[in-house]
Amino acid sequence: MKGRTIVHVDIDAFFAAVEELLHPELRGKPIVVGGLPHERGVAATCNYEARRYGVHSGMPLRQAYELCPQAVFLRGNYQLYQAFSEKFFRLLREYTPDVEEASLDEAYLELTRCRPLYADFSATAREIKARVERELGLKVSVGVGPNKILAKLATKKAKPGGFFEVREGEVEDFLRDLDIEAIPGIGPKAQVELRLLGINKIGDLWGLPKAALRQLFGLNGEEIYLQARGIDARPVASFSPPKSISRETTFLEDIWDKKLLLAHLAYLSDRLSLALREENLYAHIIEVKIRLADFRNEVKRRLLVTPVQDMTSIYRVARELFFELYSSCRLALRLVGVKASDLVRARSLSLFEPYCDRFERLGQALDRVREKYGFGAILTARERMLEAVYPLEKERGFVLRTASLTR
DNA sequence: TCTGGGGTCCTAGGACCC
DNA sequence: TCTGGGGTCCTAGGACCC
Repeated sequence: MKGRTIVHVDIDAFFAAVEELLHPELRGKPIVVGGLPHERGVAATCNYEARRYGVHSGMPLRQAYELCPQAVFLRGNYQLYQAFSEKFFRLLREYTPDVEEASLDEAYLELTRCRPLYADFSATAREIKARVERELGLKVSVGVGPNKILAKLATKKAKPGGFFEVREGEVEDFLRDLDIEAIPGIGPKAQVELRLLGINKIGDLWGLPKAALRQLFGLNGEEIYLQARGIDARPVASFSPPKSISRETTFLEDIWDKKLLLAHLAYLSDRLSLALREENLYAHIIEVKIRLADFRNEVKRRLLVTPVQDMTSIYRVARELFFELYSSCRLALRLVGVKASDLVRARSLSLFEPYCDRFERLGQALDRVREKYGFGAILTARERMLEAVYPLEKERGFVLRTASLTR
C-alpha cells in the first residue's frame, strides 16, 4: 500500500482577483481590499501589482497608502466572495468527498481513497487547477504532497499561479533551505526566539531536540519538531461544525460614551443571534471582548446553564459582562466584540420552554423581514439610536460600516 | 503609518471536591 | 493549629492562521 496523496489548492489574491474579474477596468492596477486609505484597518488582500510596492495582506491601510497612493482601495463585498468560494468547493467535491475547507479560498483534497478512479494523481491535480481557473476565472496555486504540511509548502513554492509536487524521496532536499516562517505555527513571536538561537532555515531546526522545542513552545513545539521533518498525520477533515461564532467592531475613533457602546453591543448581539440561527446552534458560553485605546484586550465570559440563541438573551448577558469590564476601565474603547462558544445543535427542553419559544419565533419573524428588506429594516430602539448617529449603509444594508459612520 | 474580523488551540491559576 | 495530593471545572489571556 502506497502512502497518502494530498492536494492543496489556494486561490491567488482571492478578494482582489474577484474584483478584477468583475471590474475589468481595474486589471493591471494595484488593488488593496479591506477598506479605504484613511480608515482604521488592514489590507485583507492585495493583488500582485500592489505587492510590487511592498504592500502585503495584514498591513495597515494607511501604511499601504503611503507605499502605493495610486492603488485602488476597496472595502470589499464579502457576500460576493462567499458565493465564489461556494462555487470553488462545489467544483472540488466533484473529485473527492474528502475536501477540507481551510478558509474561503484554500482547500485540502485527500485523493488517497480515490486511487482506483485516477490513474495519475499529478495529472488529476493539474486538471483540477485548470478547471478551477477556467470555470471560476481565478488563478490558483496547487501543491501536491504525501501529507498536509508538505502539500501546503508545495503550494507556497508554486505561487503565484503555479504547480509543485513534493515526492516521498525528495522531502529532505525540499525542506532544508526553506525559511522557518514557512511552517504554520511559527509566527512572529516564535520566529524571534528561534532566530536568536541562530535558527533561520528549516534545516537548522533539525539540530534542535524535541525536548528543547517542547520547552520553548509547549505542545506546539512538538508539532513544529514533526513538521520540520515533513511528518504530519493530521487527517483531511471534510466537515466540522463551528466551535465558536463571534462578531466584533473596531470604531473609526475610540469611544467612551456608554450609551453608544451599548448600542454597538446590541447590534453585535443581534448579528450574532442571526448567525447562530443560520447554523441552528445554541451557545453555552457568551463572551464580551473590549480593546482599549492602548490596544490591550480584555475579555469576560460566562457559562450559562441553559444555552441561548435569541438576541434578547445574548444581549442581557453581554451587557452584564460589558459593565464588569467597563467599570474598571480608564481608557476609551477601540473595539467591542461578542462571542458565542460551547455550541450545541439543539437546546434541550427546559422549564422555561414557553418563554424561549416566544423569543425564537420573534427571531424567525425578524429573519423573514430582513430577508426581504435588508438587515437595517428592523432594529431595536437601542440599535436605532446607533443608526441615528451613524446611518447604516444602504446598498449592503447588512454589515454596519463604522467607517461610514463619522463625519 | 498604528495595528481588521473571524476563527483555532493552548496555558495557567484558582476554586472546589475527594 | 496545621494542613497532602490529584483531578476537574471555570476563567482569562495569548499565539497563531487566513
